[in-house]
Amino acid sequence: MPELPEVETVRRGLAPAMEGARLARLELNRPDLRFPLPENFAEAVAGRRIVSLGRRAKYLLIDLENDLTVIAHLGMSGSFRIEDETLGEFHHSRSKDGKHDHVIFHLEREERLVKVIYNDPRRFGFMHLSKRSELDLYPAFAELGPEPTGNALDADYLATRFAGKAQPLKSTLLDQKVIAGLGNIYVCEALWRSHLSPERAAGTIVTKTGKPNKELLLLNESIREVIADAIAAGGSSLRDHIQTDGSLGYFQHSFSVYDQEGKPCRTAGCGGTVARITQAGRSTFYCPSCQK
DNA sequence: AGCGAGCCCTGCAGGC
DNA sequence: TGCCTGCAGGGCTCGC
Repeated sequence: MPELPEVETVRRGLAPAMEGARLARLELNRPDLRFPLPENFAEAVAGRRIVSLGRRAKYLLIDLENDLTVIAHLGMSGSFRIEDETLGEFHHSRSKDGKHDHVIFHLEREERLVKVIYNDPRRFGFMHLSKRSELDLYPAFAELGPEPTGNALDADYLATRFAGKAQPLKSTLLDQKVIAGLGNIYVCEALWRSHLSPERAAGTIVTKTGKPNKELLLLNESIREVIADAIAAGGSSLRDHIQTDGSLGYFQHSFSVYDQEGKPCRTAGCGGTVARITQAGRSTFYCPSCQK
């Protein structure tokens, strides 16, 4: 599920339930996810009011009163769902018996009790605690690249990062230190929109003077657009994406190239066929006819 | 230093 | 029906 647009969708889905609520109790059903959960996690957060929900790259940030933030990463298979006891069981979770419900936030708002449940079959997700005032010191944030939203990302910056690089565009764009929040799907989609081969060396779209060439200008626009479009669409709709309101994910749009191996390329007039290759151990989907 | 490979873990789809 | 293999949105760590 979770690249930047999906995490942003989760944040927006959880915010109405969580912001302003009191975190009455944290229920931990195991001591670890990918990493051990924070020392005294439940004790540290219990009783605090939730000030706001934020996001950095693919990390969800739960800001609590008195300068404490829960940093949550959903890994590959993490999801949240909301159970509002006053509304009953309106959702149909895939995990019927609560299997893989690892962390449960018990919230109180006015007289209502609400549970926000973190489920993660593969346990590639993790949670850490940080003082809000020291978030920049969190190791993963220290070297994180700019967000591909708003105006934080620009082509001149990318040119400085790409210059002289022999590394393929695909793995360069997956590097969170270059751009924060892109994952396998949106890298494939952005390269397709840019008509750039995922195998092109990053350094080949920078001029001799270290400026972005036309291809890099287009790539920069494509990255920003593909992310903006995905956020607008409410995150992508993969098979097992569970909306935070508890409803099952749905399949409404498919991607242009991701998971489209063997299908006709959608570029107007191209006539090519989407191919799949492996780069750095992960699948890349692209059209060899129009991505050069 | 800058890469890619291996690995963490469970579930699911497809082939036989 | 079942067993096997391969693959999955990420990212840390370790080699070359």
